Amino acid sequence: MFKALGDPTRLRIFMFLSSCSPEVVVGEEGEVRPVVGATVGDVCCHVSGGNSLVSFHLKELRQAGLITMERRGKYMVCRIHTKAVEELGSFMCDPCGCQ
Amino acid sequence: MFKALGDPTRLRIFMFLSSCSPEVVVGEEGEVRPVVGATVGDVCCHVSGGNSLVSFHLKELRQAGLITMERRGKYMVCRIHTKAVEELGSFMCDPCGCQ
DNA sequence: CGATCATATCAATAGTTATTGAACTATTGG
DNA sequence: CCAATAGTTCAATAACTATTGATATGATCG
Repeated sequence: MFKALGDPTRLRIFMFLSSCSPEVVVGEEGEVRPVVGATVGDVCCHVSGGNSLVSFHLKELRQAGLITMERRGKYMVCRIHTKAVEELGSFMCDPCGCQ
Repeated sequence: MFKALGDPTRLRIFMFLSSCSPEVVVGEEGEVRPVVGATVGDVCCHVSGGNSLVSFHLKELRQAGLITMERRGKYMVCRIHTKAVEELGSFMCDPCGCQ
């Protein structure tokens, strides 16, 4: 995860997606589902470089577990993987795991 | 910082130093000072590769602001830079800065 | 079906980074 | 001052990664 966020382009993408993924919504039946997200095209607009570059970086972020992607018709919707982010956050609170 | 922690060797060093830097102590006059730390040699014992490699990675961690180093006689004492770690932690709580 | 839009993959390349061993600097103790 | 110990810097190399443009796949719409 650190490696994935270590690249400036990916960090930008990650931060952009964070602003597009304001958590999840708890539905009537108590089911949890994500609200919004950004398409690959949306991400492209916030990053210099072509779609192939963005696609490459999205794959890296996905493989690191930091984001998820889901097909919605002809679009791919990208979202922050909240759980992974929380994991990272708690790691920073206890980096050596000895506490 | 992410880039610095993205390397496995550096992450090991960082985690090791975390286990050696259990916060600071508040002295009798209310002054805050660090307690322990590890020498470069100590770090070498926990990482495969020679001292030159360790020195290289320590420099990277230092330049990223993640650790501090201080001469103590003929030793260099390395410590986690707590403030930077907190910064990272709070970044993870609000990655887009929009909250 | 064929055209078009959205995204992914591929191959080539340039740039960066980690690792190694050797040479160098700094500090202490005799 | 000399020798020994602790770290750092340097040069060479190998491995990896980001970026680019071209090509391919996948989905929708007329």
